[in-house]
Amino acid sequence: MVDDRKLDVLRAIVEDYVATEEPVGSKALVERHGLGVSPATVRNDMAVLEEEGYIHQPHTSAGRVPTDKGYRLFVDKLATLKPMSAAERRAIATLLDGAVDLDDVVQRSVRLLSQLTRQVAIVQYPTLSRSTVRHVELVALTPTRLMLILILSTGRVEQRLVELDVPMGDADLAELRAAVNQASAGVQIAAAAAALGALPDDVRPEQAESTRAVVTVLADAMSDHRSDERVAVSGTANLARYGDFDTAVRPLLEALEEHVVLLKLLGESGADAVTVRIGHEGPYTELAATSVVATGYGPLENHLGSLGVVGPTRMDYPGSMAAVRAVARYVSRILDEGNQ
Amino acid sequence: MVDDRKLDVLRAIVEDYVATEEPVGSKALVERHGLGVSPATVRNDMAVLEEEGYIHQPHTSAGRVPTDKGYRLFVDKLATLKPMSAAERRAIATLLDGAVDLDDVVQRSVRLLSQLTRQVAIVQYPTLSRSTVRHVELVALTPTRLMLILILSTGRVEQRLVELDVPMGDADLAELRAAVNQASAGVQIAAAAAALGALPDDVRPEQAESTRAVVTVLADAMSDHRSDERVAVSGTANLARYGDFDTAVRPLLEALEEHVVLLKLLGESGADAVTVRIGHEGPYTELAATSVVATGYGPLENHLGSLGVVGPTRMDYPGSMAAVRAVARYVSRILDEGNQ
DNA sequence: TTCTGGCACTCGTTCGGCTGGAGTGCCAAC
DNA sequence: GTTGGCACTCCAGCCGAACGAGTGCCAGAA
Repeated sequence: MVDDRKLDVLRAIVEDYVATEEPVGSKALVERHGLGVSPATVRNDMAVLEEEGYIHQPHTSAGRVPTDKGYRLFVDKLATLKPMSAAERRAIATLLDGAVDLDDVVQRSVRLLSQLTRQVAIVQYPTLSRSTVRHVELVALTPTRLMLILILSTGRVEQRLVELDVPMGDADLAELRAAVNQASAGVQIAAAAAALGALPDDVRPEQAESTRAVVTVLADAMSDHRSDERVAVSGTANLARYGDFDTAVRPLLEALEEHVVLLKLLGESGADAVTVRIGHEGPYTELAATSVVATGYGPLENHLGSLGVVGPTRMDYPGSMAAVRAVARYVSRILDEGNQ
Repeated sequence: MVDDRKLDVLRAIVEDYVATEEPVGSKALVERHGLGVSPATVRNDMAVLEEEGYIHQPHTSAGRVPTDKGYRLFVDKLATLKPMSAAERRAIATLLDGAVDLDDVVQRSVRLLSQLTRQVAIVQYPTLSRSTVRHVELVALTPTRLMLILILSTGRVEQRLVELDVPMGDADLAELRAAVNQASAGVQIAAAAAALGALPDDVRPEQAESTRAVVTVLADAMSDHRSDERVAVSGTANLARYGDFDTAVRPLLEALEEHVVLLKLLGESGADAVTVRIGHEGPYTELAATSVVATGYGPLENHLGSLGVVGPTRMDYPGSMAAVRAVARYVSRILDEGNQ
């Protein structure tokens, strides 16, 4: 049976272990936290907690270390998010408000998050797939060479070059531009790509070929999900604080190189819930020693991407969760403003 | 006096030490390389090399380790670049040819370079300051809201939003677009920013205010050297191979977070020469244990940026130099093609 | 029933001393 | 100038003892 005091003991063990990185014993525990009972009592509680699988003893005469299951209970029942200090809130606001474009928002966020948590931070670039087309611009660099510029509702801009077989005059270009925007502006990109397909049939035959070329490239750019896989990473130097190089740091460093892996780690976090994945709960056995604290961002009904921090299971969960949530909220707000 | 055989001995020491990470003794040396002399002779040579400061003995009864000065001599006199294998050349070509835009070129390059050298690779994004304006596009999102799109010769695209106090009609917009392009197309961005300043005086008074707003933002975007400081980094996981965490890995990880530091490390490498900076030769005392192999890229007369690898002084210089040079050449060629 | 103090026990860590071996410097001989 | 021999140095690794933090259990108190 796990009563309130045992939970207190678990909380104390987690907090101490996170702070010191050393197994914590009964005596040190009652000294550092005012538990109001004797070490012997705590020992009894510890024996029960160990039996239940929440803590673990590296060897017979050592203190206790939380297990993944112990961290899980800690996070679910015990962790009250540390509120951000006023100074931290101000720092977040001023830093992110200074961003000039989308890339800048992402880069500032990831940096900020790693500094706040002193962990490795990851921010996924806003996904294209749920955004709508704001505008398509066609620029004639030469009569047979067009630059296509695709502006999306998230603020992302994609550009592509198209070579035409037949030169295109200004009037034709204006007509094509109007037609393309007519078909796609305000539409989600997947639908827009489809809608564009019908265009070449509606224009004069002599321009059909050029239109087809333009439409093909545009549709390609719209269904190009490369940027869905883009992530920004910051704070790798924070890994240096952790001992245990081979089991904890090296696999994580390797994972950080693989953006696909990172995206899977971030997972499909709900927009308003901070999810915590502890050690073996994650999809990669090599990362059994690392935890992920993540959440989605974007307007409530429209999940644009995820952000979070990764670190050893032995991490400051309340602090990380609070920081992740705070940054996600600010990012959502800023993206929403830029989009109104 | 340092004769040919002593240079051979130095070369052998460097090669063995790089391969094994352990001080190398006289006996192992003659066995592994066919030096054709006895260990005693090698010992005599080593004594001289040590006196001259090219190698160093960690303690009395240990083998020898090259000093920074030793590596320097090795690089200057002894290192013949390892030619890239045909397979490697092909890999470079196919990988980089598949890039769809500028960001993609940079990201593929940095990844490639880190894989080729198994080191940490750094690629600076092409600097804006030497590029010219290819085209400026103005898009009316609403009558009082313009999106400015600045297309540069390197393929970089910058976008900015401008709010107008007075609505602008299509005709006025076309006129402004023409005027802006007239003033800036083909001109280096610094000069273009200056040229734009005179524009508001030349338009009808009722549009002067809007023109001023547009011009201000454009000039700002042109003189915004943020992207000059952007770098891509890849291969940090390769650091895991090195022991010596505190002296070598940690400071480097920290430096990798600071892009300004990285740029200083890459330095102003000439476009056609691979420069090598060994240990203490660099500007940062904390990075005394790391070396940098870098070069510039871009068309011959026009240095666009630098790329290179960083790693411990104990690195494979010939291999790294060859890879850096090869990648820089391919990148230059690709940027040149996209620009013709 | 629950908590507490006491006590014997376990076991990892630390430290000193020892040894083996790799490597050196020097010297005499070739 | 090169070589083989030899005495010397000193690090790395191993072993055993002492140490101490921490435990489990038990009998007695609340």
